[in-house]
Amino acid sequence: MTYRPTLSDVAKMAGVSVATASRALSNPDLVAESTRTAVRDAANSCGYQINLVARSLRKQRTNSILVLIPEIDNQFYPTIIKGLEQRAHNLGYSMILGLTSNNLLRENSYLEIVNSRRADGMIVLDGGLDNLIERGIKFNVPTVQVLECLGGESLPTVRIDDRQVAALVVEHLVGLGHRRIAHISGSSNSLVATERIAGFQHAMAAAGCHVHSELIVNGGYTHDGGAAAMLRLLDMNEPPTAVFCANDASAMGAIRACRTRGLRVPQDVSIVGVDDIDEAATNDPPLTTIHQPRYEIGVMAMDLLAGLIETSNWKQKPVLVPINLIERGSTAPPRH
Amino acid sequence: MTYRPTLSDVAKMAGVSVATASRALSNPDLVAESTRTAVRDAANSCGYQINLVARSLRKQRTNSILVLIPEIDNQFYPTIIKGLEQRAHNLGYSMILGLTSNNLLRENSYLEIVNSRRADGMIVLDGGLDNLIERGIKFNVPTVQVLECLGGESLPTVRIDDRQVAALVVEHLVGLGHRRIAHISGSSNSLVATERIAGFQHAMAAAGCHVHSELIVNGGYTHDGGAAAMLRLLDMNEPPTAVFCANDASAMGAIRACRTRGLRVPQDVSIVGVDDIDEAATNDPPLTTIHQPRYEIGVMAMDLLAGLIETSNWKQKPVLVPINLIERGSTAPPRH
DNA sequence: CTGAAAGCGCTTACAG
DNA sequence: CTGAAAGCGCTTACAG
Repeated sequence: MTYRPTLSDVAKMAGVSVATASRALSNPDLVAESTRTAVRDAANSCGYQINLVARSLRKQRTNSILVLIPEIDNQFYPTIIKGLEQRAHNLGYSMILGLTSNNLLRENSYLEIVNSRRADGMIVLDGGLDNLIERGIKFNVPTVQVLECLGGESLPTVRIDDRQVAALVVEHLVGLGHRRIAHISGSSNSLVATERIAGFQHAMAAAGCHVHSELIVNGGYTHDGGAAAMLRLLDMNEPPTAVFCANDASAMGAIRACRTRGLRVPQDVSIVGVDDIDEAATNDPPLTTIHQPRYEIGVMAMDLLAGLIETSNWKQKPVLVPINLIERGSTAPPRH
Repeated sequence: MTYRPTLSDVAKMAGVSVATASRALSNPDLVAESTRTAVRDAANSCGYQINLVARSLRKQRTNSILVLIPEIDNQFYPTIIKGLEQRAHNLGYSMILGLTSNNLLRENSYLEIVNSRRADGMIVLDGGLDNLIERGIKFNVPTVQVLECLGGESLPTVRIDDRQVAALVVEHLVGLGHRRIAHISGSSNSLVATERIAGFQHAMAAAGCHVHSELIVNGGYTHDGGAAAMLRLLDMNEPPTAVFCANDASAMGAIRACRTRGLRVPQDVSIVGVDDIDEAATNDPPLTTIHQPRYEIGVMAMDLLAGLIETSNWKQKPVLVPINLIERGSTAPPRH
């Protein structure tokens, strides 16, 4: 470990005070050109690197932000993280990434980090964190919630309109001629899931289609859950001709289940997903789905948080990210 | 923004000095039981939270580490990140995540972070960073390189034996009866790719199989690159009966290419990948591949770095993570 | 344009 | 077991 020169060393070398050395390096306009170059030369010659921890203590700013997500080893979150990271980097922030696994202990210990001022704010994608959001408010750390928004309107929010998700899907399927449409929903403790259920019921009613309650089955957002839910739907006396799945993973599971029963997608059953993960396009058949612009969601969330940190106020309305339905090969008109 | 109590406030409330308050909270054994409880009560009653930035400045330790990866929105890195994060969290470190996109500007600006002592060390999964590794050494920041290791033996390393990868694959295919085996390699500027090529040639020679140079084609680690490479192989006068692909993505591309030529996998051509990403198991056909324990790689890298930060020395040998071949449905004996 | 001084909020030898 | 003091390495009013 070699000796690390400090600002005071640089100042001595350049023959100025530390105050002037600081200004020359961090606020060049404030000093004369000659001192500016003298200080810079001194800094370069000794390999000076600012100590950001010291600056942070003095300025009461860490320039880092905490991002809390439930899991990373799936197809959904990484692209959001990419958007978050790239925007953070462009804005001069570092991103501390915390994986919670929806685990209370982890959530709490990450909350302590942010409460201990190691980060200037946080972005929460982990909807399971009622308690966390509550505490986040309590300590007044700038916080943005994304997609799964249990904090409701009380917190700055970036999300999509989950009722519109359902509306777009129903519109597409009804447009193809389907009337008997089922919904494989997400986990019941998820706000997003209940919104999509409500949106589904509303859109079906608006289209004049009746929704038997047994046509809504929980698929838990997973491949296997979707497959199991699909089998239950196929076991009904009058199975649906089309299924709106709450995400792509459960939609792919549903397709697999259809195959095991000898049914073809889309000829015998139409299947729609939500998310538009990469696999949706390469799936066999390619999946008709709702596209969520995940990268942009990350970018917008980071922008919102950065603004919040600077100004500490926000226009009390959620940022709604636009979505659209992508028609691929898993939907078709019903058989006669 | 409400007022945040400091240690000095707590000390006043408890009627002790800040020194004693600090000890009571951070080093309880050093104070009398009565003062310990008095200080703790005071801290609780005013909602004291330590300022970690101040502690960091004093202790010259940030308890955070920088992780540099080239990309995150694929199937490979997220599970490694999960291993890194969970181990870091258990060891009391925060993980700053930097995505470089193999972009020199980004790499350099992240290097500045670590050089500015915002992190105690770094883990580099981005093999493109000759210059970065060089500078990392120069400033003597504890650094661990993972998988794509351009720093060679000069830096602490966690990786797999890429020659063994090739050996396992060749052994499997030769065992099935294949003699004319091709290799769809990775990007030519990747050390991992050249090691796998060398390992392939060596293993083939050891098995008494001749390798025409045109049987080694660059697939760039991508789905499309793998498909294009496969088409070139199939256009040969005497196409291979089996192909060792440098990763799963290019293997899946190769399978797709076979289909477009009306060839079945594994009946007409055997295909082997490397990585064992999630999709490998659900692919059609399920992919025979080399399993890399990505989660464990992350854990081991973080352990190595933490040890390095504590003791600043390491046993000069790379940590080689064990691998194994998983036989699935994309390989079979050659046709007669 | 520049410097002396205070201070960000902790921890840790050093004395007692 | 406890306190006074120094100090980690910066930045920023305040004077001049």
